[in-house]
Amino acid sequence: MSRIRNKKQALILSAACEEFAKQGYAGTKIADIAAKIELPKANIYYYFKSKEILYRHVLESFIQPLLMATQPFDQYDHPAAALTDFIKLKIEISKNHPNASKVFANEILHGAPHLPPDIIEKLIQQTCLASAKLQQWIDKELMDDIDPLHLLFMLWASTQTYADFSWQIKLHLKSDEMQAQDFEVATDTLIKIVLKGCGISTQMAE
Amino acid sequence: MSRIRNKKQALILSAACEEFAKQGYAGTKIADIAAKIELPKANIYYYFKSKEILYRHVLESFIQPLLMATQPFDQYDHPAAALTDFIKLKIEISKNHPNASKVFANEILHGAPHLPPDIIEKLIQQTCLASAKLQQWIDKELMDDIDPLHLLFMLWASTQTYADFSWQIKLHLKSDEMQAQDFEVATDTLIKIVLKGCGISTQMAE
DNA sequence: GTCTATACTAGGATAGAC
DNA sequence: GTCTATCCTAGTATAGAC
Repeated sequence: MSRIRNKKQALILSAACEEFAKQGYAGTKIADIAAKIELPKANIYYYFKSKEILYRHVLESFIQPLLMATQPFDQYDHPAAALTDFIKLKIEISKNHPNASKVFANEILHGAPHLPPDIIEKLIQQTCLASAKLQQWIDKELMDDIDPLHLLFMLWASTQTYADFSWQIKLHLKSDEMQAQDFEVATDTLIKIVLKGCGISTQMAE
Repeated sequence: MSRIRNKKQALILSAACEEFAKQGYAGTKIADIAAKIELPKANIYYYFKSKEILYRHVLESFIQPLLMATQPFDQYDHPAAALTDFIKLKIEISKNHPNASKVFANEILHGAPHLPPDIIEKLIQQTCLASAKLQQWIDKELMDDIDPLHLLFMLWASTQTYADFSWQIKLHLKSDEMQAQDFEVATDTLIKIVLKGCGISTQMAE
């Protein structure tokens, strides 16, 4: 297991991620990936047995960041801190992993045909924990009586949209690339609406 | 232009919409569409000159509902009524046109490679009108000073998610199909968060 | 350990039979 | 106006040369 092997695998994975994000699974050709990093097509098959396996690697590389994002729900005992950090983290992910996010979105959009069952299980668990925590806060009257799952759906959608539908975002912001400032405004706007909208006091001690 | 022709075209379009939604553009084979409606493969080519043209028809069939959804911004002079109706309309679209919505989402996800320029132009115009109206309401202090574009991004994302990422929604709601009641809860939750979150009074006359 | 040549199949599209 | 047979390109994958 040479260092060259690891390096080339990483290179292929990175190119594959970009291509799968741009074209989708079916739309991506191994030749496209090979061309992008100036490698012979057959070389890809030398490092990854099949297109399917290469795709799975790309897909799974996004799971860790995704699961990490729910940490604030464990970490904090107040919805203000938890939701603020969760939104920040999720928009950071959209900013830093736009391609992996698109690959994942594409996967979900088509009914998750390539997503391994153990990952699905983990996602369900994380969601249960987060929604249970929200329900606790509702019971303690730290926030309004909002359906926790639908709140989560809203948060996922509004944060991921900055990666997944960036074409549309850029179109309306009239810029070729989203700037750091755009992400800041997105984050601040969302935090503001969500906290106030859920009746969450930003004073930690009441 | 026989009635039979129109009927068959409609049948093909409907099957194509489902397939394109499920598999994406590249992932859909003409044979799949043909098989679904028990028509010989070549027959599809008799009614639609190419896969590309068939896809464009599916895509464009969704533009009208999409543009209609912004009507509340023209129709009402108060953000409470406009945003309430807008959210209702958008979630209705997710409920009634889940497949077309997915096809459109897929298109945007991949940078809109098949979306005709005149449609892009129309979408920009609608967005400008809606965000201008929001800005007016902000200036009149009918709502908080929220960035209008980012508010729109949030609204699009959180309403479309019920069509585009329905796999995920169903997974967490633990049901095979979303029920009418789920859409109602989604609508009510979102309206509640957005109106309160934007500081919009639900009393029309203040 | 890396690249070339090539096998094999799928799928878009068409020509022409009926 | 509808279906069959077929062409042809493109794309996954492999066997084997170097």
